[in-house]
Amino acid sequence: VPAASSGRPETREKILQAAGRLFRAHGVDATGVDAIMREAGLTHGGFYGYFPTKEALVSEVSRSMLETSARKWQEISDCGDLDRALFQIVDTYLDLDRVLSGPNCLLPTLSTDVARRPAAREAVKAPLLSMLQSLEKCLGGDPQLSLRLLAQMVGAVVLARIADDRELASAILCAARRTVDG
Amino acid sequence: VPAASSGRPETREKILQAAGRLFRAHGVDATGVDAIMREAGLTHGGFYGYFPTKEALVSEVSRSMLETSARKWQEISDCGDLDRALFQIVDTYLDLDRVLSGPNCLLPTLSTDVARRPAAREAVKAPLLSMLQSLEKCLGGDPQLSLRLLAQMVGAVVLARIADDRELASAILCAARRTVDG
DNA sequence: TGTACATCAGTGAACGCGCGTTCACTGATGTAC
DNA sequence: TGTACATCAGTGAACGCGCGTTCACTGATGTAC
Repeated sequence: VPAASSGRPETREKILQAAGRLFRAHGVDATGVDAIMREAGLTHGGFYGYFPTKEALVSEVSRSMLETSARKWQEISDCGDLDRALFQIVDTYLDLDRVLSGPNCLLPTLSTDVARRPAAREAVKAPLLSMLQSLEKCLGGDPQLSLRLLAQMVGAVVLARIADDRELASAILCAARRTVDG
Repeated sequence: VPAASSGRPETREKILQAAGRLFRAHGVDATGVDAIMREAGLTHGGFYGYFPTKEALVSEVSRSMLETSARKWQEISDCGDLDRALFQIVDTYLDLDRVLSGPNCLLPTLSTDVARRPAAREAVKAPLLSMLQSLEKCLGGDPQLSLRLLAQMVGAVVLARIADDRELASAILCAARRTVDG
C-alpha cells in the first residue's frame, strides 16, 4: 500500500535500485537521501515526490530486495530436479566473490538495519516465509531442516564478511556448503 | 595498543560498557557520543580524554565485547564434560529472551557495523578465532563442523531478530538448537 | 497549423537540527615546604 | 599543622558540517481551440 507517490514508475524503480546498492554497501544510516538521488542520476529535491520519508524508502527497499530473492528461489525450486535446485541455491548464495563484493541477499548485509525497524521487519516478513517454503520444498518438506539451513547460510555470509581474511572467509563459506545432512 | 588515553581505568570501562549497550540496541551510527557519555553518567566533553575518535571507540568496544564472549566459551569448554559444555554454549546463545532483548553476542547484533569497518574487523579477529577453537574442542576437533555450527548459531539469532513474530523467532532458535549431527 | 494554457517531473536554495570534535575552564586531590 | 601550588578528571559552551525535509521554481510535454 504505497502512501503518496507521484512521478514515473521507472524513476521510482531507479531510486529503489540506487538505494539498495548504497544501503548494502554503507548501511542505511551512513547513506544520505542526497547520495541516493545522485546515484539514481537525479537531484535530492525530487525524492519526496516518490517517498514520504527516508524511513518509508527503507521499508520499500527491504521488501523489494527480499522479494527479488524470494522470486529467484521460487523459480529455481519450481522447475524440475530438487537436488539440483538446492545445490544451485546454496552454491550461489555462498559464492565467495559475490559475498565479499557482489550483489548480496539483504538478510546478511542489512540484518541489523532491518531488525531495528519494525516497519522494515513487517515489509520483509512475506518474502522471508516464501524463501523458507522454497527451501523446504527442496529438502523434502522438513520445516526444521529448512530453518536450520537458512540460518547456516545467513550466518556463514555474516561471518565471512566479518572475517578480516580472505582465507578464513573462504573456509567459512566452504564449510557451510556442506548441507546439514550431506 | 591503545593510542592516547588518560583518565581513570574504571571510567574508561564504564564508557566501554555504556557504548556496548547503546550500540547493540540502536546501532553504531544511530548512537551519538553525547548519548554514550550520558549513559555512562558523564558529560560529552570528557570523551576525548579516553578515546581519540568515535571510530576508535567502536573498535575497542568490538574487541572488548567479543573478548568477553570468547573468555566465557573458553572457561565453559575448559572444565570437564565436553558434551555438557557444547550444550551449555549453544543453549545460552539461542535463548529466546536473551536474543530478543537481553545482552547479546556482538556477532549477530553488530555484524554489519563491524563488517564495514576494517579496524573493527581486525580488532575482532583474535577473539573470533578463540571462539571457534572452543567450539572445535567441544566437537572433537573437527574445524569444518565448528565453522558450520557457529554459522548456524549466528544466522539463527540474526533471523530471529528479523522475524517480526515471536512464534517464528522461537521456531528458528529451536531448530538451530539441534546440532548439525544430532 | 499556430497560439495559449495546464500539467507535472525534476531542480536547487534554504531551513532547523544534531552530530563529532575542540578547548578554555573548574574544582577536587595530592604533594612541597 | 597550615599554606601554596601542581595535577588532572571531568565540564559545558562553541565550532563547522552534513543530514532530512520543504518549497517556490523551471521547463518540457500534451491538450484546447
